[in-house]
Amino acid sequence: MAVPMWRQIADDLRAKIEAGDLGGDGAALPTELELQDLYGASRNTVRDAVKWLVTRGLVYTRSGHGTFVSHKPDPFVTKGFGSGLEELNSEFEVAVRDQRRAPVVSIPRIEIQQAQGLPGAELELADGTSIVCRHQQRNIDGDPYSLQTTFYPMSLVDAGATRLIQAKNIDEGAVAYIEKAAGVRQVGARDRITVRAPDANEVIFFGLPDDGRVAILQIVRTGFDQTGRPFRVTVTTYPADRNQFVLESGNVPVQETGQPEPASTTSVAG
Amino acid sequence: MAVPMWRQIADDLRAKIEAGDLGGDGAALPTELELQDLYGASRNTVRDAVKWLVTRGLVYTRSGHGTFVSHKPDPFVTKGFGSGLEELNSEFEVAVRDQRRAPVVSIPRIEIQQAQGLPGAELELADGTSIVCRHQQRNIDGDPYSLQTTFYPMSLVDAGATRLIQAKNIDEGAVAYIEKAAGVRQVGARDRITVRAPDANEVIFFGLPDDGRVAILQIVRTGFDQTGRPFRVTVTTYPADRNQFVLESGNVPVQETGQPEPASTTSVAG
DNA sequence: GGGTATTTGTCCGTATGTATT
DNA sequence: AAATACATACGGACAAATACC
Repeated sequence: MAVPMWRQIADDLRAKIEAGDLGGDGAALPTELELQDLYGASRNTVRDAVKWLVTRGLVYTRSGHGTFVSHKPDPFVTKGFGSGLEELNSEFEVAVRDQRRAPVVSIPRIEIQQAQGLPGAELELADGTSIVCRHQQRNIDGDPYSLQTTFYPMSLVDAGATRLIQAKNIDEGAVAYIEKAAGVRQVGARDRITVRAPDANEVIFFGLPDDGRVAILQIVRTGFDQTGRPFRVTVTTYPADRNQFVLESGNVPVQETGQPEPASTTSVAG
Repeated sequence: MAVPMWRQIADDLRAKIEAGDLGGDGAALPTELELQDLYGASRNTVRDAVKWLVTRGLVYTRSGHGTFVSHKPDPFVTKGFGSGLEELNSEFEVAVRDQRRAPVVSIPRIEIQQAQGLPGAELELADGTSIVCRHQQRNIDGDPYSLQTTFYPMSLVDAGATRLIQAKNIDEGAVAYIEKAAGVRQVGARDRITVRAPDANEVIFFGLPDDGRVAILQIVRTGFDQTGRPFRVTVTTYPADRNQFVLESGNVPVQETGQPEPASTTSVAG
C-alpha cells in the first residue's frame, strides 16, 4: 500500500477532470455509487478521494444532488493595497470595475462592543473601553466577495465623527470623514496578512464547506494618526480559493487583461 | 442531528485545548480509543473530529505515536515587502533576526528549463526559450520556513550575469548583481499573492499532511527593468499555518515585540 | 403542497496495514 | 519482538438535502 487507494482514485479523477474527460465547468461527476463500481472500492474510500478533490478546489459537492466540476472563474484581483495610503474601499471598487463586474457593498451593520481580543489590542485600548464596529458584506455579480469589519474607538464619535454610529455608508470614505469631522488624520497604516480556516459566519456567507477545507485570507489593516496612535482597525476576509492580491511598487507596466495562470514549480526538494 | 456529532466532539476538544485543559504545547491528546470511550462515539467519528482540528492547526498527528497539541510558535513575520524595492532575501534576514531566530538559506540548486507555464508567461517569453531556475530552501531554527524558486531568462547570462548559473549564493543579492553584471536594473516589481493547496514537494519539505489540509501561501514577484520588461520571477511559498505577513505604509510607529493574537470578529452575517 | 427517488452526509463496527517505541 | 497508536479500507444503516412528479 505504498500509495493509498483513495489517493490513486483522486489522482485518476483529477487527471480526467483536467483533461476535460468529464465535461467542463459544472459538469456532474459520476455518483459515489458509480465511482464505487468504476474503481472497485468501497463508498467510503471513494468519498475520501472526492474530499481530496474538494480540498484542491477541483470539485464541489451538493448534498442530495451530486458532485460537480468547479467552475474556476477568473479570480478576483484586489490590487495595490499597501502601495500608499489608498483605502481598501476605493481600491475595491476600482479593482472590480477593471474586471467589469458589478460591486455591491451592503449597508453597514453597527455594533458597540467592549474592547477585547484583537481589535482591542491593535487599537491599544484597555479592556472594557467602548468600540464601534461597522460590519459590511461585499458582493460581486451576486457572488459573495468579502466580509469586512472596522473597529473605531468610541472616542472618535465623542470627538465629532458621529456618522460612525449611523447605519449608512460613508461615501467619501470613513478615513476622510474622520479627518474632517474629528480632526484625526491617517498618516500610516499596517497590513497584517494571515491565512486561517473559516469561522461559522464565513462558512455561511461565502457558502464554504464547513470543515475548513477552503482557507480564508484575512487582512488586518491598522490606521495610525499624526501622533502615531492607532485609531481604526479593519478586518477583511476573503475566501482564498477565488481571490488573488496584487501589489505593485516602483514602475510596473500596465498589464493587458491576461488571466493569471495556475502555478507549478515542478522539481523535487533536494 | 442539527450539528453532527463529530463536530460537537471537535468543538469540545477545541475548547479544552484552548483552555489548556489538555496541557500546553506538544501535550498528547487522549488516544483515539480513549476519545471513543470519552464521547461514546465510534473511532471513525472521533477521527473525523480530530481531522477537523488538524485542519485548524490545533493539533497534529504522528502515526504510531499519538495526537498532540500544536506548538503555536510566534508565527514567522515577514515584513515590508512591497513598501519600496527591497529584496525578499534581505528582508527575510532582517525579519528573522528581529525575532532572534537563526535563518539558514540553502545553496541554490540550478536548473535550465524551457519557458512554459507561469514563469514563461510572467517573463513574457516564447515557449521553448531557455530559463534559468534557482531553487532555494530556507529554514529558521532548523524548521522549514519557505521554498523559493527564481526564474531568469537565459539572455541575462549571455549578457554577462554568469553567476546566475553557478550553484552559489549571490551575497550582494541577485538583483544588485544583475544590475552590475548585465546592466539590467530593476525599477519596479509586482507581487501576486495567492493561496492554494500544497504540492508534493511542499508536503515533503514542510512536513505537511499530504491531503491539503494546510494551505500554502504563494508570492510571485515579478521584477521589471528600465524598459518595462520583466526580467525575473521569484516564486516563494510558505506554509500558511505558521506565517504572517506585515506590510507598512506611511508613518507607522515601531512595534513592541507583542505576538499577534488570534482573530475573531464574532457576530452573525445578516 | 406532498410524496418519492436519488444522492450526499453521518455514524457505526470491524479488520488489517504501517509507523513508532 | 512485541505493544501501542494512527492510517486505510470495507460494508452496512439511516438521516438530510434536493429534484422531480
